[in-house]
Amino acid sequence: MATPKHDAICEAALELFAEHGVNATTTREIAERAGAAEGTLYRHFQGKDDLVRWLFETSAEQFQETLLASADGITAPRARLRALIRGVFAFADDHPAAFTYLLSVHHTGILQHNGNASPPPMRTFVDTLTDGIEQGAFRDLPPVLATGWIIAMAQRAVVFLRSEVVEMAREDVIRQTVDAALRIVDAECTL
Amino acid sequence: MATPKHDAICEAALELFAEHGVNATTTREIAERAGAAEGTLYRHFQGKDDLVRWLFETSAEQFQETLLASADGITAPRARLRALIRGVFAFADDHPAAFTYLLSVHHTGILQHNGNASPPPMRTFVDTLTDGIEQGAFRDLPPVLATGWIIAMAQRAVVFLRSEVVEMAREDVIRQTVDAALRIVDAECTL
Amino acid sequence: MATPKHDAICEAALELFAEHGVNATTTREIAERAGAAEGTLYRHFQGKDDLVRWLFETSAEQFQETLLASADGITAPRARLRALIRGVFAFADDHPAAFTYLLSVHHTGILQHNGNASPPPMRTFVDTLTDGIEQGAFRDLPPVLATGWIIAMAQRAVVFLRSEVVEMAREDVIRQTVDAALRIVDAECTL
Amino acid sequence: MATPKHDAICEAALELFAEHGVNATTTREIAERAGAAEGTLYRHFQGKDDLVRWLFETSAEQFQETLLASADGITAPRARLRALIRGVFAFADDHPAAFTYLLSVHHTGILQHNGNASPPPMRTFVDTLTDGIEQGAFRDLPPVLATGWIIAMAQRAVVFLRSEVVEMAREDVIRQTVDAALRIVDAECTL
DNA sequence: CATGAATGAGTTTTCATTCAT
DNA sequence: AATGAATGAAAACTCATTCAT
Repeated sequence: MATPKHDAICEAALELFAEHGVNATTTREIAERAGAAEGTLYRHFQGKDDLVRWLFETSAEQFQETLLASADGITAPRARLRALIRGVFAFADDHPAAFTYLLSVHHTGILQHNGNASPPPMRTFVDTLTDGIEQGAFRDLPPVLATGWIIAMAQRAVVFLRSEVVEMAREDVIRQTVDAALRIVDAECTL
Repeated sequence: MATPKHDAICEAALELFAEHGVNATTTREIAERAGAAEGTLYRHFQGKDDLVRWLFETSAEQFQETLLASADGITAPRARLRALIRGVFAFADDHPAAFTYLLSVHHTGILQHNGNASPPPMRTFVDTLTDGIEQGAFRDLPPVLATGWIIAMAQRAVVFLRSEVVEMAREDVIRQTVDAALRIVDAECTL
Repeated sequence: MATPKHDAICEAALELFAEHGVNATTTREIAERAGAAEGTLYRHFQGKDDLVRWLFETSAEQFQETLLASADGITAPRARLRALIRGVFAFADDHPAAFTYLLSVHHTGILQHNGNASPPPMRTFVDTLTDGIEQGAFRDLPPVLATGWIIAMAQRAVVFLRSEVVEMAREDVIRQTVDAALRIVDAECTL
Repeated sequence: MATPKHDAICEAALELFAEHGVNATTTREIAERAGAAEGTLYRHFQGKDDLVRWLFETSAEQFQETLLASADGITAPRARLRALIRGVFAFADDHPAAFTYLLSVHHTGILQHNGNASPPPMRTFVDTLTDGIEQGAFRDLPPVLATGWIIAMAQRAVVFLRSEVVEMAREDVIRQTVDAALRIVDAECTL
């Protein structure tokens, strides 16, 4: 399963999918960048769709792992939420292609989510928010909706960082984003 | 320029692009749904890419118009920001296909934005935020970053509404989203 | 038959056919250059093929007229042949597009010559050569073959003149070509 | 690069291009005659244009080789020129499709010659003529112009032979053409 | 006579996938 | 496992011609 060619193909595909999108990437390009023959892809995956799915699942797992590692041992809702948001930035940093790919694929109809179930990364946020609400740390907001807001904010912040239009320290962007998210949900925060 | 077939093609293309994405939509499908011949598309547009671009620009203009109409005459930063956010929901309601298309295309690499300039809809938010910051109504945040957060939140809220996973009144989702955005930027909101 | 649009279309088509070839010229381009609508072409000609044929015949007639005018009243074979060759250059000068078109079409299979009969311009040369041979002014050569040689030489000389690769006076090129042709056929010319 | 299908496609294309012209030949026809799938053409060439160009260059090289083989070892200008002209006929005989194709493409605008540089076959004639002029064997003519005349004459003679309108022995036509060309350039040929 | 939007058959081109080596 | 030539179905695109105005 973990052949040199296998990994080369995955890496090449992930980069190209992130750069140009899934549909705009040809199997030939993948093979070329991977230094493999066109047919080799089919030794490791049923086809392009299978590769797309596999990369999505793998990336989602990595995302989830990064999140959990980020918030490991932190149980207080506020601190845990802060840690999770920082986890999003950490993942974007460690796996840039996977991060971008995860976003772009989400918008494509390629992957019919296994039912309507939220993917694990979202669940992790939802659970933390639910806990915080129950404990009175967070306001009474629909956890799924609030999770959507926060992840979307973090994604935009990453795009903002990458675009380099504005000169702003990475840590500043992260802190601002974390603070903003907390203001949305924190029960102590009054408007 | 504004022929019946022209409009039919635009409408059909916008719907299909929103439903299945640009790449997954064929010129044949567009023509079929528009009740036109495939060649007709090429009398009005240089090709599929040209159509994609044209629809993007047109949709962006409509978006901008809706925003401006929403906030027309409102100058107080807080009220104006609330109105603009409601404008996003109004646009998603009035032009569902255009709204979805605008999102999906944004993530595709198809459109190389004219430089790095922000599109007009973003500018409108940025200007309002900048005003609010200067007047002390909003806290001192990078306006471009904050705009990104807020638009992303609203988009997610629309997706949330459409997904119908959770039963929640439309107006509630909108109000919650508007409030959440205000908490992010309002100077009075203390944490 | 001779409407302003008619003439504009003919002129535009002749130029474009000469510039890019018949197949590479679209009816739309013709209409555009002629300042007419696409459909107008079909008021005057059955279709593109008809236009091609008509232009060929008209150009061939003009060619023939120029040749006859050039050699008018000259009966001595040598002088008449010289005059006819000069006529080729005169035609190329007066009707550049028609000249080029006549050549290019000849190589295309578009026009199935009416049988194998030589077109009038060739006949004129053939007759002059035949006369000259009978009168002993020219060597005993197959007149059709010799005509082919001479016309081909003149055509190349025109191309040579137009290419402007080498700087050479127009009259010099013509004189050289005429002399060279005479050396081929003249009975007095010994090798 | 030299796959069976590759060669089959080249051969089929060359024949069809010679028979009906480049524009009148479809990729489907080429594939069909070559016994290949249409897509295979695009594994070996970027597109139809690329194929056209490649065949032109290849044919021009073959032409050049035939000419050089014909005149190999012959240095005396008169004898060498005779040999070169016979080389034209030899090429037309050995590679009929390539010969016809070379002519037809030349008149099409498809191939923008690499600058205004003369192709190798012309150069070979030009050099021989230049030598002959310097040695006093040939009269003082512009070598490029004279080359144009001679090649054009030979081409016409080949067309003449192929048309079979007139019954004339192949060798007679060749000898006559060679003699005619010599009369044009030979210094001894007085008029 | 003139127009030009509309047509649709035909053409070129793409690309995921297969298979003999 | 790996290769890469070959495939063919489907896609984008062209353009001579028609026809309602």
